[in-house]
Amino acid sequence: MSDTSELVPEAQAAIKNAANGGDVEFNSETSVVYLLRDTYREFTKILQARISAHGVTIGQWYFLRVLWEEEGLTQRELSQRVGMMEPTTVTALNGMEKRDYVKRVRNTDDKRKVNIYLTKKGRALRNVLLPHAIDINIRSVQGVSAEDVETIRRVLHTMQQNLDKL
Amino acid sequence: MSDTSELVPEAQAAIKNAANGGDVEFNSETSVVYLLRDTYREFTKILQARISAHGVTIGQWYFLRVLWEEEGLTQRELSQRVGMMEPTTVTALNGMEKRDYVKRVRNTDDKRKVNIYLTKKGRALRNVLLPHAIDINIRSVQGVSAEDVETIRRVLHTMQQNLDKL
DNA sequence: ATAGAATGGTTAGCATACTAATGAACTGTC
DNA sequence: GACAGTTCATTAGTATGCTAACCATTCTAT
Repeated sequence: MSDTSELVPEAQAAIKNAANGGDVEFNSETSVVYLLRDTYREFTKILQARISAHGVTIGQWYFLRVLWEEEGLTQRELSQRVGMMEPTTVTALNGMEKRDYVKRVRNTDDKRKVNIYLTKKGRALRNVLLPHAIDINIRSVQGVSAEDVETIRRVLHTMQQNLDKL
Repeated sequence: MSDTSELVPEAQAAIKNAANGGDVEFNSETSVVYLLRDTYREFTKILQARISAHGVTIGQWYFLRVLWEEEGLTQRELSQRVGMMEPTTVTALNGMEKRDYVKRVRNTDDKRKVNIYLTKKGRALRNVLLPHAIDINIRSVQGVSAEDVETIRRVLHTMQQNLDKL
């Protein structure tokens, strides 16, 4: 999309206003997205600091989260659950395999597929790491009413659906 | 922090419950953070697709946003405004300099400092790119009441303050 | 039965962002 | 005025995540 005529009326108005030598104005404080970004990044940074103390990187974390719920997924299934592209999954699994958190098992029925299982070591990380995620999650919404948390969840969901259309 | 005694009571309870062979439970749907992450990532992906059509990467975008508001900042000031570490700023500026969006001017009063100015080309990107940011921002909250947007902004701000303490 | 399409995983190469270490310039103190 | 510490920018090295291109295997249609 490079055609400005497809933009929302407010964006077109901004362009028109700027036509006579002025500038398009857009106050970043208006943007919810920058708040999302900063909050998410801050959260990640803190989680990363805690789990790295146990030898797990943030990249591996997302995969462990899924595998703790279900083992034996193929790499493609795992990628979809985690929300990452497949090459990202490959590198993450390489690291996790090297650290002995997971093992790859070639599927005998369909030799294209590889099923991923946790090792004892990888499984044991659950009870060590999850409490930290719980801790940070709970602390992050301290002083926020359950109602407001519900609103956030609902609105973010709507935003995702809106963005899906673009 | 690796000492579980510093965790929030709910997290400690989860550990205790799991002590007799069970597992710590934590439903990821409960977590607001995953919603933040997904929404932010989706937004970024769409913005990236649009601005790359004009030769600007998402990494450069954040710096342009700041420079459109104020030129002549040092790299350190720029880093702080954008919220990135200084080496990240260096690589971003290298790319932007190569593409002739900015120029580095060594400060004569203090030769350690480098002041960053936009070129005509970099300045001209403003009225081309900002409308897209406006467009996506507005579309993303379509169907969401102003009140709910206000709630989101307030809650995310509280969350940031909570996380700052950790 | 086999050619062609589809599927699953991997490799290569790039962009982004970080920490740690380095170098260059300035400031303050004795 | 010299040198110790600070400040600003950069380099080196690592981790994350992407797209595009590539194999190997399996399925499908003729």
